[in-house]
Amino acid sequence: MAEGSHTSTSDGAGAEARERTLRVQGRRTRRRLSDAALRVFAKRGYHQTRVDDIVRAARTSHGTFYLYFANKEDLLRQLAIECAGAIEDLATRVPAVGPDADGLAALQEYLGTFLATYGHYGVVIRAWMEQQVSDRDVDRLGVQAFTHLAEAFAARLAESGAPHDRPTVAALTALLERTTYAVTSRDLPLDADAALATLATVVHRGFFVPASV
Amino acid sequence: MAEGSHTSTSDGAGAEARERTLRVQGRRTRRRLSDAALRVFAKRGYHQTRVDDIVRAARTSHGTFYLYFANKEDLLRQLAIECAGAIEDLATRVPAVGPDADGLAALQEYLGTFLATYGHYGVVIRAWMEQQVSDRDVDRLGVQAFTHLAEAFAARLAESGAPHDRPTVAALTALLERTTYAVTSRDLPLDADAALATLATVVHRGFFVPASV
Amino acid sequence: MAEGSHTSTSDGAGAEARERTLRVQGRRTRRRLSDAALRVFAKRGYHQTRVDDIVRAARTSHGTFYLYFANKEDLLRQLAIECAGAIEDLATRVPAVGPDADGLAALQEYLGTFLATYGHYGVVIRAWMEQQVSDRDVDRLGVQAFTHLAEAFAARLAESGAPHDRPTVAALTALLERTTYAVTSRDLPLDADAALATLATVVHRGFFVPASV
Amino acid sequence: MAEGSHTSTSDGAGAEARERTLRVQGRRTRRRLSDAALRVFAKRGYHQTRVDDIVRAARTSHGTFYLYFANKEDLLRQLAIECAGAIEDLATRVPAVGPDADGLAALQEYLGTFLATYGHYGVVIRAWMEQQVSDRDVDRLGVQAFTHLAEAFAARLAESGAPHDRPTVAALTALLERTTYAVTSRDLPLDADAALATLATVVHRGFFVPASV
DNA sequence: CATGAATGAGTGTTCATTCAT
DNA sequence: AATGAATGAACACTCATTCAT
Repeated sequence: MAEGSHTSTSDGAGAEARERTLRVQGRRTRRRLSDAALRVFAKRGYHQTRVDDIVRAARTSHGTFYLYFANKEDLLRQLAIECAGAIEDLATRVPAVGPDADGLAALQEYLGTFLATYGHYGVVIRAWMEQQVSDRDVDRLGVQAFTHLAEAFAARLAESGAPHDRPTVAALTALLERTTYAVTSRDLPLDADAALATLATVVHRGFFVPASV
Repeated sequence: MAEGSHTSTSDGAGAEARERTLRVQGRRTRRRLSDAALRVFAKRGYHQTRVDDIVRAARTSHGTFYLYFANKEDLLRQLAIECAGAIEDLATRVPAVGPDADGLAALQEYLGTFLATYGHYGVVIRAWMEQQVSDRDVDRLGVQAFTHLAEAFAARLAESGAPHDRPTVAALTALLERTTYAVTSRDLPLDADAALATLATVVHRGFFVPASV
Repeated sequence: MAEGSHTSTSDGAGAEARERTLRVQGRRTRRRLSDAALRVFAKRGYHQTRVDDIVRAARTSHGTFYLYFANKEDLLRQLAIECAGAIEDLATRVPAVGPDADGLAALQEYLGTFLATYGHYGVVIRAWMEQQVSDRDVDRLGVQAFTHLAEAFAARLAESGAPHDRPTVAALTALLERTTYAVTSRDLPLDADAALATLATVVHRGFFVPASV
Repeated sequence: MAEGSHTSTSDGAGAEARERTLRVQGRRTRRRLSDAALRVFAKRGYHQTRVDDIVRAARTSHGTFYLYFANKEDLLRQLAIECAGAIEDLATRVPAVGPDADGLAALQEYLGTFLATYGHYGVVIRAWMEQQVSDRDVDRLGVQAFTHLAEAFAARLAESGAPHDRPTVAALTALLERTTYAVTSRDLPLDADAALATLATVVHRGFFVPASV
């Protein structure tokens, strides 16, 4: 608060902002802000982003921002919750991947969604990894989501008769994450489609249908 | 935040601060500052770190800081140069990795150094990836170093008769990076030694001596 | 902090600002700020006063203010401590008041200091009464000081053979407080000297030498 | 704080809001707002109180508030007018206070109403003293009311054959005010009834029936 | 009459950087 | 070479007030 406070712990005004039940217009405005934030975060990075940047991108005012979010961190928290949902969704959709061309196609399509989602929520995910989201509960949500995703991969790998031990799955997810990062965060959009095709092939051959030596 | 104010790009006072030839005491003070910075960066992250934090950790004063560095970014730049050297060093040391226990041991020892180095310079590397180091030349140094490292891995993989195409090397380095990150940046010190042993085994089996299906 | 906090609870930076040991220049600057604050508070009232007002009155900068005080409330707290000291001082100086002209003179002189002190710290005292000073310990200091003052009055009244029960003392201090308030806070400086003389006479006759009916 | 922005002095929309003739529901809503304001003011103090606090306490909306009051200050002004009326009322009811038990009883009953009224309008009265009510006319109302009250006391003291010079009356009213303040504003509800009895006794003995020495 | 979303000027606070000693 | 006091631009956040519904 101006008058000697500007408090920003995760409660207080935060709760107030979160708990108010919104009508149509309110929900629309909040969406506009979230979306704008995601865009600006992606461009400038979370820490470099000013509330003013978000507000301008959303074509609204400072005051309006604080009508929906207690502060920048609260916004990140809300985005994180959204993101967790998206990841959980990804986890339920990992397709069965056969050793043939159909398997590759299925994989490629899935990885398309995967890349898109990861690209969309990239900053949030990184913020999570860098522990910027200080809310314990939300943190747990993230851990859960990523665990489920790993489990889903493991299950599909098992179905394919491929190695699916922890380290292998770790290597797979590491690869996916790093690729997404390379494709999305760098300005160099090194032909996302080509990258996708390559990635799909690599994962197909390297993880689902390991070539006999 | 004041982060953007008083910006002074790599020229001006920066040059002055860097080019001054230092005596023994001067060099010692600068080292103290660099070391402190690395420690604090690791704990808080680059952006969250205040010059004040560094100065306090180094038990010196604000004024002194600006005697050795043109500004916070200049410090990061100097650390990046150091880091590039360390990575280049790592690149020259990738050992030959045989399929037997000796190979595993050699690999494990190397990965130990690798983890240590990556752990030490973790923040700098991430800052690099997030394009915080705006100096073109220094950026190039980084790209070079990482390229050399990848080439060294590729060469050793080739020697072992293992797959060493770009994607495989990409997967390998992705795995190494992610593991280091997990081991060092998270507070969970999940027994670095055990992690090291596991990692070595995984890499040995998964990349250097792929099991025949 | 700018970066998403603006925390202002009574600890944290507050402690930092308070505990730093100051040199001559530092102490001088802090004094300049305290004095300026007291002046501006008196003119505008605590809540209406902006940090900017204080800073301008002290001919220094915003940043400097926060070098010495964690925030506006911390400043009030420090002034409160000072004020408590002044009141304690007043308590030790309540003179013996004889029934004659000398007694009146002694009383008048004392009330002069009393009015001056109360005038000086008026805002702080009122802030105390309105519970703006949220620090428990400092609050206690105030209660103590005022208690001591009341006890000192009671003792002198007793010496004079005048009634000195709690309510009488309460009436006496109430009268003093209200008068000070009237004399100092209102812009109407209804001739402070005359007011002082009247007050002294009233208190002398009404409390120390009650006329026989 | 935004406290000074959008100021609109007693004219303009203010007049509009005040002059509109209200129906039953309108009057009820306005009362709800006034009452809520008084309650919240008492708890937080005038300056700390946000329009939002009042509105929430009155279970209505921001928009509605500005339907009845031009702004926060206008609300205070309306309360002040109400309060002036109450004080005038108190002035007409100061009872004759005889030297016996009946006198004491009459006094005590009156002081009960007095305390209640002062407790109810405490914040308004203090706001008056601190010159927060900037409307000249309303200010005059206050001065008048308090003058009448003092005159009424003086008259009753005269009737009782007790001293009733200005300073004595000043001491009496000071005592009453301070006591009210102590009883009402402090959280310490030191048994209002007991306090009342004590106060009545003190005033009776000390002002109406001064003990012969 | 009533509502709650929107606004933005105003204010508190931070922190990179400079400078006198 | 070192210090720590000073600076002020940049930001986060608030809240009185307006307005479309």
